Amino acid sequence: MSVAGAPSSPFLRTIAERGLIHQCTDLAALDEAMGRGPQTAYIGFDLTAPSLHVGNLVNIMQLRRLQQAGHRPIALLGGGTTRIGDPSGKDEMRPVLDAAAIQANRDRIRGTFERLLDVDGPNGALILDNGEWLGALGYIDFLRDVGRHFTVNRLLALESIRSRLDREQALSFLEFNYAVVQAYDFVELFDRHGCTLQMGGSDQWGNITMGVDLARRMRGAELQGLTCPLLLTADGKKMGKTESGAVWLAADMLSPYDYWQYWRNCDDAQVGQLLRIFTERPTAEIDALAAREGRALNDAKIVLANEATALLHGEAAARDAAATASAVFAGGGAGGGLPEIEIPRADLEAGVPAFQLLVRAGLAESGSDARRVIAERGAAVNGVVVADAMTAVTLEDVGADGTIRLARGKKRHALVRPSPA
RNA sequence: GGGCGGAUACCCAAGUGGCCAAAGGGGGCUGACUGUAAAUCAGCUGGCAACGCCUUCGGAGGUUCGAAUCCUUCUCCGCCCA
Repeated sequence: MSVAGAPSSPFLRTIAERGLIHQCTDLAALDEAMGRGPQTAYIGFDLTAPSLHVGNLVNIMQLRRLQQAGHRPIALLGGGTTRIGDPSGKDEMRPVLDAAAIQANRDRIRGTFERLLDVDGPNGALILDNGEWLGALGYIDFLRDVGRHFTVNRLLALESIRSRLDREQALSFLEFNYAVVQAYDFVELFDRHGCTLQMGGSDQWGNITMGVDLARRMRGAELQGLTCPLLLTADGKKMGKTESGAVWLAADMLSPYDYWQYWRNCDDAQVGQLLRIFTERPTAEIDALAAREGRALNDAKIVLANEATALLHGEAAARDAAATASAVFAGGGAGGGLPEIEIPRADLEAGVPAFQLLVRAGLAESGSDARRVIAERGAAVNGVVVADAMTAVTLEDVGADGTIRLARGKKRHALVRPSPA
C-alpha cells in the first residue's frame, strides 16, 4: 500500500475514480508499470453454478476497463480450483461438484466473457481454464516444487482459514490447499502469458498475496495484486441476492426484464455507486444523477437499469424491459418482457380456479401459497383483486391482446394465453 | 481406535411423552404509508379442490393408547484423547 496522490496511468485512474481500489501490493509500482505499456492481468472465476451473477460482474467490469485502457485481460475459469472449493467467506464446506458438472458450467460461462470482453485484436482477452494445468500436476512433485514455499503457519493466518477454525467449523484438508493452488495459478499465468497482475474482490486478498509471494520465491518475479472493495447492499449484506435467489447473468436463469427490475429497485443510497461500477457513463454525469433527491432519483435508477441491461443483454432487450416496466407500472398494461404461459383453451372454457392459475403461471409456489396471497388480497386478474381462491378464470377474461394479466403483489406479473389447440 | 457432544422447517435456534405443523429470531410473502427506494406498522410463512385430511424434527426398527421427545441400531458431523 502506498501513494497518497492519484494514480496517473489511465486504467488505475479510471478505477480509482469509480471507487474500485481497495488494496494493492504496490500501487506506485503498478501505476508506473501500467503507464509504461500494456500489461496482462487476470481475475479468477468460480464454476460452482451454470451462470455467473452480479457479484462477479464487478470483476468482469474490471477486466473490461482494463482492456479499454489497452491492457490484456485474462478471465481464468476455475475448472481445476472449483474441484477444491474456495473456503473464503463460507461457513462450512460445500458439496464439491464433479468434473462433468464443472465443465458444463465452464462451457456456459465462457459465453458471458465472449460477449463482455473483446477476444480479438492485439490485446484480445484470453479465456482460460486452470484445469488445463492443474489437472496434470503430480502430487509429490507439486508438494516438492510448490508446497515447500508455503509454511502452514502462514496458511493458518489466512482469513478464510482462520475464521473457519475460530468458529470451530470444519475445514477439510482439501479446502486447506485452495490458497496454495490458486497461488500456483498466478505463477503459471506469469510463465505462460507474462501475466503480472491479479485482481479480485477484497476477500481474495489473502489468496492473491500468496500468489505474489510464490512467484517471488519460485521465479524471482515482482508481481502485483489489486483488490476492489466487496460490494455490499446499503444494509450491509452481500450484493446480488434477491427474493428469488441470485441475480444471474444468464438470460435463461434471470430474464432481461427481471434483470432490469433488479437495478431499477436498488437502494437510493447506492445509485451513485452502482452507476460508477456497472455503467460506463462519465463520472461527471453520474455525479449529477446521483445528486438528485427524492422521487427524482428514480430517473437515475432507470438510467442504471437501462445501461446495465444493455451491456449484458443488448440494447433491444433493455428497451423492451423498460417499455414493459412502464406499461406495467404506469398503466394497467403489459409488455413483451413478462413471463407468458399457455393454458389449454379447454381448461379456460371450463374455468380454472384462480389459485391454481397462479401456481400454473409460476406466481405462487404451491396451492397453499396461492390461497394465502388471495386471502391477503394480493392477487389480481386483469387488475381486479381476486376475492376468493375458487373464483373461476375463464375465456371471458381474455383481453384484446389475447391474454389474461395475472399479478401477485405489485411487482410480479405474468400473462396467460389460451393455447390454440 | 477411545471419550464426549451434536443432527429440528429456507437459515439460526427452542422444545426432552399428549395442550406440537412444532416457541423465538432472521429471511421471505402480502397489505398500509410511499417514489417500483429506505424506514415504520400489521398479517402471513409444510402440503392438499381445504372449517377437514395428509406428511414432517438425520435413516431404519422398537416401547407406548399416544413419540421431535424414551430404547436399539445405522449414517453423518464436531470437540478432546491416543
